[in-house]
Amino acid sequence: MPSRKVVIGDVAAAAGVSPTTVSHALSGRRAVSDETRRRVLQVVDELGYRSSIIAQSLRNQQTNSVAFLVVDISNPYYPTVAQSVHDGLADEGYVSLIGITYGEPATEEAMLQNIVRRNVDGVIFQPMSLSPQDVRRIVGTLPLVLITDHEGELHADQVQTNDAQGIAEAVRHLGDRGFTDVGFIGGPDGRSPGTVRLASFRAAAHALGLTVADDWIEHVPFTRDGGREAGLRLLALPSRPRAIVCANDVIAVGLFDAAHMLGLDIPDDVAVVGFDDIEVASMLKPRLTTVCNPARDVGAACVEAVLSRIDSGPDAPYTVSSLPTVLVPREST
Amino acid sequence: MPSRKVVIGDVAAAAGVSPTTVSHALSGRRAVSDETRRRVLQVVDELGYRSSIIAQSLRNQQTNSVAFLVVDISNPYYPTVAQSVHDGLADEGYVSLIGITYGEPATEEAMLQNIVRRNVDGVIFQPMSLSPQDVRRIVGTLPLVLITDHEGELHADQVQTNDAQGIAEAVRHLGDRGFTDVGFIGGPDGRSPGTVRLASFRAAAHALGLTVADDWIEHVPFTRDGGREAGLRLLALPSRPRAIVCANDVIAVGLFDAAHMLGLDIPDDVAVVGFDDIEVASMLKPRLTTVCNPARDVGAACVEAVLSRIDSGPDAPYTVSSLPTVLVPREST
DNA sequence: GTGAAAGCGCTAACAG
DNA sequence: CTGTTAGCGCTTTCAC
Repeated sequence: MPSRKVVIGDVAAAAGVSPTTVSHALSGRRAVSDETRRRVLQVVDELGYRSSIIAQSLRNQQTNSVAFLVVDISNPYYPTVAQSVHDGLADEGYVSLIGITYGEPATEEAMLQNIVRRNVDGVIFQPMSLSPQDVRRIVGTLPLVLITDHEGELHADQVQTNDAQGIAEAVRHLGDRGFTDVGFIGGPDGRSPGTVRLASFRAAAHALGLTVADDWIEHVPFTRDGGREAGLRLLALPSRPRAIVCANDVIAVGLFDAAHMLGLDIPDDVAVVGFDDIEVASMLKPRLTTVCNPARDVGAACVEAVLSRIDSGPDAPYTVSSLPTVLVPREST
Repeated sequence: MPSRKVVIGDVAAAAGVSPTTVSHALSGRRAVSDETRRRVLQVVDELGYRSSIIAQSLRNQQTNSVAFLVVDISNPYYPTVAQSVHDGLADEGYVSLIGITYGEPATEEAMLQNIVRRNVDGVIFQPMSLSPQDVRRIVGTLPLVLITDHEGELHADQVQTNDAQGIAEAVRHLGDRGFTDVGFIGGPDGRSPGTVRLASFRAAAHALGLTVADDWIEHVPFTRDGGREAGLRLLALPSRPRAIVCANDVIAVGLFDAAHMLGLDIPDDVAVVGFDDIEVASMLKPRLTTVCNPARDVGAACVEAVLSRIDSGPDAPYTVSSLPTVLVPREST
């Protein structure tokens, strides 16, 4: 049982060289004679020496870690993004610090402060309550990638999806299939990304001359429960929409629940369109027509953005990468 | 635009005190006069000073971080565990380092080495390829919680679920409903947790005198594709089982796909039981009868185990917490 | 109640 | 090709 943790000095002593030489034998940043390297490596192995990344971080001012702060991972969309981020970072030798904010302003701020104090090399953050300015103020010049559809002056590199495009396609698809009365179940009022999706929906419906009664628009949390409750209200209306677009797939699942409870058939009594194309979409019966939100690509874009920002430094102009969304027609319409 | 990162010395200089006093004014570990504290706090605020957790970690030999290493998060079971772990750790002021190993021995080893070098305060690890001894050898005396049903000598605190219990209940349930011919779609051969679940299935079926033909047992990956392929083979058999137990819900989804492709009705042509009770289970049509695997409780148990190990030190006896699983009967049987 | 000095473990000048 | 020295930013003795 080795008593104390073995440090670089122990290796140096045992190999009869200086700590500097041990360091260089391991990092290769300075030439070391073959004989010396061999001896050092052997001692390292015998003693089971593992260099302290903490000490290296303090010295080098970089931690090889990136924080990934996300609103929620109970929605299956996010684990996919997280996985893609994790894998992309791991490939480049970075470790992922993950934080779930639940969209709480206090939590968002506290987690950002904490990860700044941890000297992470970069941050990938999906803001819900904090504005881009707020976030930038907190993280200073740290490489920062925001997952948001925020418009206006840029305060960070941004990754977003072109939701309007997919929604427009979905509405057109409904029109093509002869649905003229359409409703929408959106996220919490005034919050991204629900707002953009609702606005796109209204615009597309208007352009096609479809009917959207005022009480055919619902605002609920992005949850199955939310979808069910909104669905029960919408489907009980004396004059109800014949097709409903949901701001995400999880809401659509709730709407399926509601239709089932009311004995209504999908798509004969009411057609349903989702958003995200999470795995579940193709498990439902009927399979859910939905707009594919490319989770893996979003993750990859975030990684690319944060890594190139780490490379380029804080002065390069901010970039925004906007990923396409596309309709996946299935049997719920 | 503040040029350089502000450090404790800057605060000390501006407040006209020593770094020692600043440190104590902030940590409260030593008495500081009210007047001094007030001045220090004000300067901290003006300068936007944030102490470096990296430097503190090096000095204090603790990082307030815990690593969570898991096989895969594309199976929806794991995000739930991860969330529970994250929340539990965050409550106690710990940050989560998450790693996805994909069950690769090399990745498992590399990630463990890396997080040891990062001086995490504890590790929660779901081993797939490495044995508990191997893991213990790698992490030394670090607090370690293993998510595994491994039997035999303990090398770490362990969290496991009583899968046998739930499976037995499921088989009994099938017997009660009059199914006498039963099959099983399990995970990869010889790997946990598939092995335990299969063994429990065999034992329970045998005890009840149910028929289990040799070719009614399939070994596939824990994926939807795996379930579909096994399902297609099983359901095409000249003499096929009337009920099939799946080693997890994702496999069951694949089996649903297969039944659908073959025009077979669930449960009239074939009954299906899953394992885990992930959210999707109740979204399928018919809703899936399954064994509830308490993901949140597993996460909470891991957090509790790792925290109390951090408290108690390496010499306290290892604990194992075994969580119950229970059948959730729905319409697929 | 406060400060000076040492040191956590490592790497990069600088010097030979 | 190798070693000595200093210092990353912090906390904690030890001393007053």
